[in-house]
Amino acid sequence: MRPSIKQVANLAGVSIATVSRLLNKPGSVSAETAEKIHRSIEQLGFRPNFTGRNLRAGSSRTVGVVVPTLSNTVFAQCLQGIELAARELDYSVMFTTTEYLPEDESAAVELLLGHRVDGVILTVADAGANATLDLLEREKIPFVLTYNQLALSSDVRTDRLPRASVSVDNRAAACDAVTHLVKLGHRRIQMLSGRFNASDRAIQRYYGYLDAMQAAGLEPLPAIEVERHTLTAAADYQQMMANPAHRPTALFCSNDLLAMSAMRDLRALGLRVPRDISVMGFDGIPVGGLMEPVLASVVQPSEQIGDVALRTLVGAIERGAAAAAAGGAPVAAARHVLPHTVREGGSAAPPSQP
Amino acid sequence: MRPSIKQVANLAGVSIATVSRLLNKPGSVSAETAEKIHRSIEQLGFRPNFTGRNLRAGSSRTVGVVVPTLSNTVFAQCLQGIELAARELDYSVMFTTTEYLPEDESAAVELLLGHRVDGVILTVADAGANATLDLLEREKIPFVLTYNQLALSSDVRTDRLPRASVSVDNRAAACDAVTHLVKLGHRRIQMLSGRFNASDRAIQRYYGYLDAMQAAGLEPLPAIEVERHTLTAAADYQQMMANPAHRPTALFCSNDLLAMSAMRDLRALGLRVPRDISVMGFDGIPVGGLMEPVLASVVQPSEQIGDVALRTLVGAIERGAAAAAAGGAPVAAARHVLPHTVREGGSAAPPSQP
DNA sequence: ATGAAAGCGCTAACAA
DNA sequence: TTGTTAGCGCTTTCAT
Repeated sequence: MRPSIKQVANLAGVSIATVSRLLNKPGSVSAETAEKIHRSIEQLGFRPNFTGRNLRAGSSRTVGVVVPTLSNTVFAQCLQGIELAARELDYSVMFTTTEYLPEDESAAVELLLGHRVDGVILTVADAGANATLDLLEREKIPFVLTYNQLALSSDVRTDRLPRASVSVDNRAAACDAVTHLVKLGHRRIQMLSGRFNASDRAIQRYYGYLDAMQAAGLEPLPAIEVERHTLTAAADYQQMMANPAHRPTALFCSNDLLAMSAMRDLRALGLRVPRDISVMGFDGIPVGGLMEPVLASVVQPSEQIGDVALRTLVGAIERGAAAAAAGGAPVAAARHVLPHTVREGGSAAPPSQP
Repeated sequence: MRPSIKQVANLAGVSIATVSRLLNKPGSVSAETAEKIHRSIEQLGFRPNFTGRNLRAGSSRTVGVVVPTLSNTVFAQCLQGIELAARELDYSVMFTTTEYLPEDESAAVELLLGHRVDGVILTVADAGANATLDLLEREKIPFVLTYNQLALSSDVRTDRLPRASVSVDNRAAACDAVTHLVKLGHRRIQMLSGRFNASDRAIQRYYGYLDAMQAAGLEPLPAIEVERHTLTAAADYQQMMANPAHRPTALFCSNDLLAMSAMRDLRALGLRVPRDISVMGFDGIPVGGLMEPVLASVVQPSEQIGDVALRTLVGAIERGAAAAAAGGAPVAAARHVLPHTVREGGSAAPPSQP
């Protein structure tokens, strides 16, 4: 077993309380005892055991993070932002993945709660009706949603506090993207989307697509939902692409990975981007900017989303602790909507036959 | 405060020991008490507090992970592999980043040790001489290196146990990549590399480049080291590219992100890949396969690296615990070398002027 | 300025 | 099968 505060105290010839005090508020101990203790710490290679501290203090200075996957750069960047901010604020990060399985969300959170994390940052499939969030709320564990954007309509139950979230305005962002395509002269625009039941963002983005199409007086098409980046399996998609008469002049994809996969598939079909068809993505992942043509997309600031989420969460944790101490009431949560930008790129150009 | 084992015991009318027993080995408690206790647990919404358990047991079922960054897909995939395997084995993951700063490595590990993680998986700048690894060894905390590949020469000190690592054979893989370029007919091949002092892999890969060049009887060139993907800053690179007489016919890059950045820069200079110059990367990140031309690269199985690393680590942790119980000696660590494959791609083609 | 002692939630002897 | 009890490492009154 590693040296404990006790061994340090023994070696220094003081009580464990004094050692503890030195560790916490160094001002409250005399210079010479401090000196002695420091020497003992050095000599023993003592390192405070957070487990003991946490048990006693009832807080762990650790936050839990739950994201669907790390295979999508977007979430990796977000986690990166979280970690950087956490380190700055002296918090640690415990991390889990759900593989887009809603049923794994609660298990993930349960595990984190077992570790007594002080708060949780998560991206869930559907933030509207979500048992995991209800659990968190019931247990009064502060949490912040990332990417999930609470539809206002889901807050009709006014008995409930608004939930904290950090995201872009997915609907408006998608609308901007499609509007960009419209401005380029496209009239037949097809949306390709990840499964709606795995991502409420995808639904919001489809609404944005509808908004833009309607605003332009164009006929919206039903979205084609595809499994994670395997377009070859989508029969309706294949069919649509095979027939030049039905083929859209532009594709709007609910995320960049999908857009890039689509471009690959289009090439396999002998179609060229943007000459034969334009493609626009969503997310603005960095590699999109390295391609030729550059992938047109809506850029969301993923790392910043992580950063803001963490700071918001820590704010809530520390306010919560203060409130608990003061016997106060919980505080209203903030809905952060970060700005998005449209990245124009060579993959979206005017249609060849207007 | 959340309900503890004590409240459960009270409500069920049994002692806390019985509750604990039910939680740990359910067989050792009678069916009816089990029933009563389960009801109480349900009713109170009790969830065992790992902090208490860990403090008592001296182990946390948590592993620490330290990677340079999550901006590079390679590490994100690796972390993904770690998390998946950890979840399967019922371990949790605490995660940190070093931003490629060697001086942050020890701070990161210190923090993890404070949390009493049972073991650590890390990718360090230089595994050959690394104070952090020495610390881990001194503290007898099991650890596994990922991507870092221990040069055999660094193990001359036979008094020390070999360290555990999971990686591809970077040198051989780079050699294969360059050999591929040679076979295509290239004779003037330039290596572009990340900073050697931030990555011992980069050095190994340069050795691989030298091996291939020498084997082919070609004159190797000094590597051009560049800061993370900002080739525009590399004066020697700019100069070399400006002059067609000095320009290499192929570029071998120490990682895919660098290769993709290079391709973008080449386009900006008016050069076309692969017509004017071939480019080959290292890592085999998935997006490389979606580009046009497909990025030729050496594929390393990042997610599998994470998976193997975690399983190796857990093996060491549990063997270590068993050995400690039996008073045995530490076990020799394994050096896992996973297979790599060369991905041929349109970015590497025969030179136009042989 | 320092020490003594209680207790955070849990497990593991040891008793019964 | 069940209960009693000590104690993991630490913080925090309450004394001194």
